[in-house]
This record gives sequence, C-alpha cells and structure tokens, in this order.
Amino acid sequence: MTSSSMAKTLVKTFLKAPHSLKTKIQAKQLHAQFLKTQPYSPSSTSILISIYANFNLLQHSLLLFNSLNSPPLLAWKSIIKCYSSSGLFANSLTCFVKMRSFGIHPDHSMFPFVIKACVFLKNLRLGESIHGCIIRLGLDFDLFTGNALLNMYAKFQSLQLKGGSKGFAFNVFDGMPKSDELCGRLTQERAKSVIGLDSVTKVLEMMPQRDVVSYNTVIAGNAQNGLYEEALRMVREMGSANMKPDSFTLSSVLPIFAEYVDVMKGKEIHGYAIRHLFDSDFYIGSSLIDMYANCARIEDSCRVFSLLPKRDDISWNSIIAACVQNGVFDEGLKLFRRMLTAKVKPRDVTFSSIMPACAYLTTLHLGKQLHGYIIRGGFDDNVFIASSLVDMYAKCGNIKAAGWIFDQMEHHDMVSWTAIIMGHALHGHGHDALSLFKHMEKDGVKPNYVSYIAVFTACSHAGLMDEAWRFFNGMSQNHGIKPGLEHYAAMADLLGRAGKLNEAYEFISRMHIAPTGSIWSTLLSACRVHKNLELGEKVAKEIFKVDPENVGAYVLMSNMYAASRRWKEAAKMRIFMKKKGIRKEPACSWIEVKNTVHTFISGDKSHPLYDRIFQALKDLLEQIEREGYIPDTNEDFHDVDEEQKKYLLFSHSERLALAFGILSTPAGTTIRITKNIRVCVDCHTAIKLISKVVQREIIVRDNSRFHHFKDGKCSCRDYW
DNA sequence: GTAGGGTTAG
Repeated sequence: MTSSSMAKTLVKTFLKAPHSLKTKIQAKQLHAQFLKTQPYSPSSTSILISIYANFNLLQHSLLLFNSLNSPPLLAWKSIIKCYSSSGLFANSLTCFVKMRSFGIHPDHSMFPFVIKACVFLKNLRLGESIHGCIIRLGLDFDLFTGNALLNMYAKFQSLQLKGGSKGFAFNVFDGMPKSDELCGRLTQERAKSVIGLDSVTKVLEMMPQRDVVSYNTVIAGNAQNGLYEEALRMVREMGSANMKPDSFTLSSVLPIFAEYVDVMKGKEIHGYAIRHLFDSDFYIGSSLIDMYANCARIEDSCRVFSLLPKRDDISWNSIIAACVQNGVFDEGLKLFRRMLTAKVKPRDVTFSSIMPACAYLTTLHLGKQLHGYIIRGGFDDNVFIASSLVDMYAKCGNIKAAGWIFDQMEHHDMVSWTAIIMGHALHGHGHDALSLFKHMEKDGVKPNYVSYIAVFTACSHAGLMDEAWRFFNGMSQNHGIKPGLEHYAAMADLLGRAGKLNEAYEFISRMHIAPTGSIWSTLLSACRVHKNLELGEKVAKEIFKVDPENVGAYVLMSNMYAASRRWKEAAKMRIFMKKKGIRKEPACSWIEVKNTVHTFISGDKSHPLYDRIFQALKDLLEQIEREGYIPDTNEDFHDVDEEQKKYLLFSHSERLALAFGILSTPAGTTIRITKNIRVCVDCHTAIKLISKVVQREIIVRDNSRFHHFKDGKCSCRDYW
C-alpha cells in the first residue's frame, strides 16, 4: 500500500468511528501521520481541516486553510462550519462570499451554517440572496437546507412583528456570476415566487419531504408569532404524518397554553412529557414552570422545579420570575439567594425578574445591593433592568434616584416612561407626571393601557380633575385604548373626593363594563369622608350585590354608622361580618433599620423595645400638643370613651414604627415607613407635626401612595 | 437544521 493510500485509509477509519471514540489527540496524531506521508496536498490538507473543524479547533483549521493557495470545496466548507459553530457568524458569511468569488459552487451541506449566520446577524436581504443561490443551484430540495430556510423566514417574521432591524444590504444574489450552470429563467422565476416574507409556508409547500425538525421549526415559528391555532394545527398534522412530537415540539406548545391560561391542556402536555421521559429536559422544565405560573399555579411551578434532576440558569430564572409574578416575593428572594449559593451566575433576566420583589416589599437596602451587582455585571444599560430600577427606587420612596436612573437611560421605551410617570404619580407629583406623559407622546412612544393607569393615578393623587377628564375622553380617540376598570376607578375616586358624589354614582352606573365591588368601594369611602350616609347605604347595596364578602364595605358601613352614633347598625355590621367569618386585615406598618425589617401591628406591645417606644410616643405627644395638635377622635369608631379613643390612636401601627425609627436612627436620618392600609387623618396630622419637632424627613408609603412629611407639611398637601 | 426565562398595573 502506498503511503498516500495508507493515509486515506486512516482518515476513513477515523471518520467512520463513533464520535465518542474520537479525541482531539487522535486528530493531532493523524495530522502528524499525514505530514509524514502526504505533506500539504490540497486534498489531504482539506481532510485535516475538516477533522479539526469537527472538533471545533478553529485556530488549527485556519492555520492549514491559510496555507492553501486555492482551497477546494471541503476546505471552505469546514472553515465556514467552524466559524459558525464558534459563533463567528460574520466571518462565516465573509468566507462564503469569498468562496463564491473564487467561482466555487457550494454544496448542500454548507447552507444550513450560512443561513444560520444570516439569522444570527439579522440580515434578511443576505438570507434571501442565499436562498436565491440555493434555488439556482437546485439545492432547495435538500431537507437540512430547507429546514434552515424555514427557520430563517420564521425568525425574520417574528423580528418584523417586533419591529426589528432589517440588517445591512449585502446582495449575493445580484452579484452571482451569470454563468452558473443552473441559472435559467425557470429558477429565476421560482426564486422570485418563493422569496418573500410569507416564505415559511412557500418553502414548506415546496419541500419534497419533511421531518420532525421541519414541523418543529414551523410550529415554533407560528407559536412565536402569536399564530397559536396554526401552531396547534401543525402539531395535529404532524401526528397524522406519523411523526411523534418530541421535546422541541412540547417546549413550543407549552407557552401557547400558558398564554391561553389553560392549565388542563398544559397538564395534558405535562403528562405526555412524563410518559415520554421529556420531563427531565431543561427546556421542558422551564416551559412547565412558566406555564403553571401563568395559570396562577405557583405550587405546581415549584414542584416542577424541585423535581428537575439538573437545572441551568434559565430554570432558576424561570422559577424566580414565576414566584415574583405570582406575588410570592419572599420565596422569590429565597430562591435568588439559593441560586447564588449554587454558584449559578445571575443574568440580566434574573435581575429584571427579582427587582419587582424589592419594589413591592420596599426593601431599599436589598434593591441597592442588587443595583450594585447590576453595575458590576455591566447590566445597567439593559432597558428591562433600568425600568425595574426606576420602579424599585420610586416604590421604595426614593423618587430622586428613580429620576436619575431614568435620565441616564439612553433609550426610553413605553415601559420605562410608564414606570417614571407612575413613580411621580405615587409621590403626588401630578404635574411632573403629566408633563412626562406629554414628553413621551412627543418622543413618539405610544402609551398603552398601563401608561393611562399611571396618568389617572397622577390626576387622582393630585386632585387634577379637569386634566383627568381630558385624558379620559382622549384615550380612545388618540390611542385607541378603551377605558378599563382601573381608569374608571381613578375617575370615580376623583369625583368622589371632590365631593361630587351623585355625579360619581351616575358615572359608575353608566360604565360600559360591569362595575366591580372595588369601584363602588371607592365611592363608598368618599361617602364616608363627606358624611353622606344615605348614598352610602345605596352604594353598599350595589357592592353586596356583586361582592357579598367585601370586607372593606362592611367596615366602612360600620364606621359610618358609628360616626353618626347609630351604634346598633354599626354593631349589626360587625356581627354580620363575624357570622360570615369575614375578618378585617389588621393594620400593619414596617420599617427597615440596619438592613432588618421591623413589623408593627396596631396596638401590638410585643416589640422588645416596646417600653421605650411607648415612652417616646408619650414625649412626642406632649411636644406636638404644644404645637397645637388636638387628637381627631372621629377617625376611630369603636364605641368607647374619649380617653380610650386617644389611646387607640396612640397605638396605630405607623406611630409605633415611627417612634421606633426615631429611637434607633441618628438624628436627621430620613425615616421610611410602609403601611398596608391608608394612613388615617389623625396620624397624618400627628406625623406632620412630628416631622417638625424632630426635624426629620418622614416618608410613609401606604397601600396607594407616598406621603413626604417635612417641616410640619406633607407633599400630598392634605389631599389623599 | 428545531425549543425554554425579563421591566410598567393588578
């Protein structure tokens, strides 16, 4: 046997061996053998390049490739593939174009890589040119090439739907030598008829054969483009073509049932996955977590997560997002910590998922820690993260920081605008919020449903009635957004608080959607403030019609009866509540001191420092009484004597938290308190005066907004 | 050659 044929035999044996048996070292040994027998002939070098390319050894492949004067097809193919697998897609395409300029015809096995590169670089025109080239060469009947094309058009369709870029112009099709053997009028006509944005269907129709990958690709494409029914139809068609859905199919189908909030169908898929042993798959795992979370079945999400034999970063991100989106914030934070302990690196998605937990729980110290992590990780220019930071700082009471983050953002999208508008709205900066909204419109960013909630929140917290009417009447006209429950609620709230109770009643009665108990409740609390018991009773009836278990309504009615000294009716309401087993949520305030959250419940004496807190409150009371404070006992409605009422006011949770805050922080420190229900009028007056006597800024967040107390005044100007 | 996770409200 000649040395050259020996080398060829060696290569053949090598290539035929199962991949698991091949090692990089063996490849290098083969290279040495080759050098001895067949030094640097173009064909032997190409074989070596292809072996190195198989191991993804780009440097080795390149070194050999560059030694060739006119590389043959195999060499080009290997380099293009190697570039593509290394993620160097631009190089891969440049190489392809260069090869064409050498007059070399590509073969079918090279196109999947080249097409993938076009997808990655989001270059549709180049992709279409290459498709033209494929048709001219008559290679569009190749299954792998066809699948790659399907994927390309599907991806570009979703890119177009999301308004993505079309990439730079780069036209191989026009530049192709006209002497191509297969370049005839027929193929040119075909190219014209196939290439276009609706090409997924056309490519699919022309494919002489389809396999599971073809179906999966089209199903995924439809699912990602929101064509859910079409995707499901394809799954059925796949079944009739005797192809079984695999893990790829399932992970495209699960998000559809998540979107449909159809937990029964989702469970069916879960069952199928278990029967076919796909349930240990990463992809299926995170799709299942997400599907259950979307269907408000967070326990099932957690179960899927705990049963996963292996987890990657996306599994962690999925379960964290699932918890936070379902309001299980503590669990979300716990899992985030576990993720760090498990040495799984958090990514941009992790931060934008976890940040709302800090915003909701008002844990500013944690939010700041995460912000530090974000800056160190270089994630701070990510628009999702920046928006979540704006929101977190605003909700934690630091609207200035929220503004800085917002101003630093290079590009503002609708969500970031909405977050900053809502921030100002919650802090009672109504005019700032509205001018930001106008700025957003001027910037050409279209508001959505949520943006208008922010606008109305701004109007309602600042008492901007006329502006609110203008926006209410303009929202469907200017932006095609129909007012929903939240928008109606804000309008009803504004009318009610302005004392236009009957107008509010008419407004709610004429809503184009059925009013809920909570909308009527807005009016009921206005009735209480404006002491209109008669209308209150009428409104309460409406509430109990749609929501017989509405705790707030019972409490409000009982309080209203008490305020008019109709104790019997007040007691009746409370007895009714007891019978029905409805319990009023206890008032609760919390304050963060030295990274620890301290919780206070109204009247609770269990805090270890209670005696000192009580003494501090007594001292503060004396001081503010000197400033003219008179307890407003109207606010507390128990059927008890005046002295006791004074004591009950005294033990409101926000006052306990405040006294504790004053005791445990250095003079001059801003105090931030969060409360689960609204601050009462008496506490509001007291805290205003306390801010003056202790010379501190006090920020209280209740369940609907912020109050900034300073020098005896509040940012809400007593309108809240 | 094909698949999964994110920000604003509630």
